[in-house]
Amino acid sequence: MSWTVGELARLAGVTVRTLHHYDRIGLVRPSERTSAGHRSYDARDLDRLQQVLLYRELGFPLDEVATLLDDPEADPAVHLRRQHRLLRDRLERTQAMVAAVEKEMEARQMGISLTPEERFEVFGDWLPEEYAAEAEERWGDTEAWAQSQRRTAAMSKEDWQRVKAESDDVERRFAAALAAGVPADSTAAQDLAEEHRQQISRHFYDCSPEVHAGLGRMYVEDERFTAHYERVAPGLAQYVSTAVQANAARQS
Amino acid sequence: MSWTVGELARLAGVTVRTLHHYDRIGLVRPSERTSAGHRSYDARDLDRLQQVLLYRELGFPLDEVATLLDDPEADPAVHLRRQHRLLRDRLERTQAMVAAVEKEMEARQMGISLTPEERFEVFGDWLPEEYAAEAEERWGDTEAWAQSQRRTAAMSKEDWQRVKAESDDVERRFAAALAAGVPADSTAAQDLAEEHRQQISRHFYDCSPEVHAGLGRMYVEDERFTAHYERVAPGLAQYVSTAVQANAARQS
DNA sequence: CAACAGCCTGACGTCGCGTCAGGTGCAACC
DNA sequence: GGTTGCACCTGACGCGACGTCAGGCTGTTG
Repeated sequence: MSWTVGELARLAGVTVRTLHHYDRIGLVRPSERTSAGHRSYDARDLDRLQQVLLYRELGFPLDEVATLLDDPEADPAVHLRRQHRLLRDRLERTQAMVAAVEKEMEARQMGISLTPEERFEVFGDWLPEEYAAEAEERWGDTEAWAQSQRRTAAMSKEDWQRVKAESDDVERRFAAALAAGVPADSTAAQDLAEEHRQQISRHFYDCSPEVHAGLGRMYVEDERFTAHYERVAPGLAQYVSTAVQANAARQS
Repeated sequence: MSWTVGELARLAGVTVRTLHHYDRIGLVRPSERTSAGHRSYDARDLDRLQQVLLYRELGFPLDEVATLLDDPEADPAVHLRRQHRLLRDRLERTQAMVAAVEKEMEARQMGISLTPEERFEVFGDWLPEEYAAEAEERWGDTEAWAQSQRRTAAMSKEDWQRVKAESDDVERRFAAALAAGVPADSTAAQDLAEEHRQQISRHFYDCSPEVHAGLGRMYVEDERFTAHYERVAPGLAQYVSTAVQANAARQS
C-alpha cells in the first residue's frame, strides 16, 4: 500500500506544502519516487509522520523531533511512552488552566480580585508535580467539571445574570437566618445549604454533598471568599460553611 | 501598584522581548512611561496581558487576540466564558490523543496494527462533539487514566518486558483452561480473569470490575483484539470475555 | 565615581510553514 | 489527436512571533 502526497495530506490533516517541507528538511521523506518524480509514501512513512505530528503538537521544534526519531536507541515504544507522559503533563496543565479560569469566574461573581501572582501562576515556568497534586485534590472528579464546562459554555449574559440573581437570593436568605438567630446546623439552615448545592448542580456541575462540603471549607479557609460573605453579613462565611457541612453530613 | 518590564516578564513567565513586541504592535501597551522612557505597567495592563497569554496559549494569532480584546461589546466575563469553552475543547482533544496513544500501546503489545485512518483520526479536522462522546464513554473515569499515565510514564524497557511476560503468562493459562474444557464462567476461569484485572490495576490503572467488563466486551467486539486472542487459541477471545464478565458480575 | 544591573531602540535572524508562479504527467472527453 | 483538468513538481518570496545581538542611557550601590 502506498500513498501520494495529496492522499497522505488529507489522511493526516496537513497540507501538501507541509509534506514538501518535511521532505526538504529530511524529516519525513517518501521512501520512493514514481518515474514521474512524484512522492510515494509507504506504511513506514506514515508511521513516522504520525510520530512527527504528535511531537509537533506537543510543541517540539522540528529539528528536535528529527533527533528524537533518528535516535537508533529509541524504539517506537519509547516514543509512545514519552508521548504518553507529555500528553499527561499537558492534560494537567490544561486542567490547571481551567481551574484558574473557574477561580477567576467565581472570584468575579463574588466581586473578589485575585493577586497578580495567582493570576499568572498557571503560565510561568510550569512545575508539573505541584499542580498535579493541587488540581487533583481540588478537581479530582473530572466528570464534575466536564459537566460544568459544558453548561457554562452555553450560557448567555442573561443566563449569567439569572444565575447571579439566584445565588444572591440564597445568600440573602442565609443572612436573614443568621440575623434571626437560626442555628447554622438547624434543619432550616441545612435546607438553605441544600438549595445552594442544587443550584450549583443545576447551573454548573453535579455537586455531590462531599464536593459541596469542600466548597464550604474553602469559604472559611480562603480569606477572599470569607471576605465576600463577611461583606454580606458578619459571621456569614462561618455560618454558610457550617450549614453546608451539616447538610453534607445528614445526606450521607 | 506598578511594574517594570522585567518584573512583569518574570511574573507572567514571558521574556522582556515579548513585552516589547506586544507594545510595538499595540497589543499590550504600558499605561505609562517614566521620565526616563521606561515602561510602567499597572493592574489593568496585567489584566490584559493575562487575557492575551491565555488566548495565545489557545493558539490564536496575535492580531485576532487584539480584535477579540478590543471588541467593546465583549466584557471580561465573555472572554472568561470563551476561554473556558476553548480550554474544555482542548481538554477533550488531549484526552482523545491520550486515548489514541494508549490504543497504539495496547495494539503494539498485542501485535495488532491499526489502520492509517485510525492512527491519524486524532489529528485531522477535529470535530469536538464526536470525540467528546466517544472519549467520555470510553475514558469517562479520568481518575483511572490519570493513574495509568503516571505509572506507564515511569516504566523502563525492562518493566515493559516484565509486564508483557506477565500478561502472556495469564493468556497462556487462559488458553490451557480453555483446552482443558474448564467452563468460562467457572470459578477457576473467573479467578484467572480476576488475576488479569489485578495485573492491569497494578501496572496501569485502577481497573474496577465494571471497567474490566468493558474491556472484555471490546475483546469480542473489536475484531483486532479478537484476532489477537484467536491467534493464541481459537475461541479464546470469547472465553476471556465471558470469564471477565462473569468475574465482574460475581464481584458486584 | 565607577561598576553593574536593568532599561531603551533599532535591526537582522529564525522557524514553520502559506502562497504564488511556472511547468510536467496523465486520464478523460470532445 | 487536441485540450481540458487535476494532481503533482520545484523554486522563491512572505510572514508571524518572537530570539538575539549591538550600541547606548539610567540609576543605585560599594
